[in-house]
Amino acid sequence: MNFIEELRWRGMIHDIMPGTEEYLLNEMGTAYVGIDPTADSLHIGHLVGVMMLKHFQRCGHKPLALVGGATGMIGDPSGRSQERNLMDEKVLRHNQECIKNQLRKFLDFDSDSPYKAEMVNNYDWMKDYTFLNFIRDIGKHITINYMMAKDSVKKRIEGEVGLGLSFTEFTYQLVQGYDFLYLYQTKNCCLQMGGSDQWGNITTGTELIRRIEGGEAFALTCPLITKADGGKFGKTESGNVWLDPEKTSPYQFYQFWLNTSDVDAEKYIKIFTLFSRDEVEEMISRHSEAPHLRLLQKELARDLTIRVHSESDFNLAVEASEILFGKGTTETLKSLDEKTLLSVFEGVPTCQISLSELESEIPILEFLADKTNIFSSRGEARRMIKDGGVLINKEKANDQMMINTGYLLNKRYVLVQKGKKNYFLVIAG
RNA sequence: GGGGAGAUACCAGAGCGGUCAAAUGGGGCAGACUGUAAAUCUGUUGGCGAAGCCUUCGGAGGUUCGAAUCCUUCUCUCCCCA
Repeated sequence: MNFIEELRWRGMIHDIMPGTEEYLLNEMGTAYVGIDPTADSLHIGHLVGVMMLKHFQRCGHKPLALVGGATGMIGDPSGRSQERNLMDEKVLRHNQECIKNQLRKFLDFDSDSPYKAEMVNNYDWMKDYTFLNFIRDIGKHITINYMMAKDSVKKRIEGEVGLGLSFTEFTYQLVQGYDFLYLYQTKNCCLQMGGSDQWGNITTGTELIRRIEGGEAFALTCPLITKADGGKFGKTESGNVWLDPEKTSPYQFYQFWLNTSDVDAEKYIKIFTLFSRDEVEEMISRHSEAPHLRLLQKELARDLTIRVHSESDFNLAVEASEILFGKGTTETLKSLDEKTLLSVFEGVPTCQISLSELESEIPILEFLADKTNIFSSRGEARRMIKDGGVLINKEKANDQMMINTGYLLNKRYVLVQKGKKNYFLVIAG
């Protein structure tokens, strides 16, 4: 399989340095993608880089995942209007470990194959590199003029914001460039990939390799993932979509993908799944024949939920979705046994309420606002009830209702729905 | 250092003595339509309530029957000249 061709039809190439394709056609290549360990889990935004590595490996090349322990301490000024807070080493180490475990799900790190993936951490080679040595060995070879010409730097110097950037941030590209040089020297790594915002940083690396080693190295970037409606990709009302099931439950994860728009689904299925070109084209044409079946969204959600979590997590998510969004009625809700009910609502926000209060009835507004904080004020709850946006156990609420033990499912739970997609499980105890 | 402009709800931005809980647009949320899509349309967007009341227009004082609106002062932002 030709890696470049593969990425090309998937719409994953934004910029590519001339010669890259030839390099990969002639030999088993080695490439890396950098990941900043800013949290103890990857989120789906990181998945793009991971998928690039995955395809790379599938095409018979050797992928390196670089965890940016050192660069993470500095903070990349690219696309950032303000300097980032520095992270301390202990937190970074912890984050690196967690990320490493997540990457195992995507890349083969363990086989004996020549193209098994490796994980490296730039902290390992940067931590003992003294400032003096660094500026002498590396800084010597790159001019300030070159560094200042980068967009990320220019924007911060001349931009309307005009905040300037610290020396630390300015140095970032040099540190990242050195990573590339180091991997070139020690692992024969000739290609760095990343998001389109990384182009400038990557080319500093290829430049260093040219000047210091007289070697040739390549760059490949992938377009920024966008949403058709202009919103940021990978965000929900509750923030990032994480791979860590503790942060984003498999159900929420599944729902995120299921909810993508038609336009985006076509794009995403190419980027985030491993379906072949024929399979994807087949799915797209079937989808356009019967769009209401949402085949693309379902395939996308299924594939990712299984790969990131597991088959059984996927099944539970589907089951939960069917109960929540399907023909589910109060009757089906009532018929669920406690175990099923809890597994369906795994990952749905819960709140506690005391059973004794319920025994003496609570006005619904008080129940929704004061007791459970599902709404931040009674007025808001009242308004939404008036709009018909509040459902108790799948039945429309009115603002005179009294909530009592009669509403309890399995003698313990009340299902509150705020709008079509937001569920809350109130637990009496 | 000199001169000028400004600070209004999530954001942008009207209001410039009472009719202002504050126009309008965007965003958010909800409803209808659909396919848990997009587009569109409608409603809603300070708090507590039945009316009504309470707290908001950078901070602190003051004038007035009455202030987002006038005065004083403080803080911060922007622009122009040196």
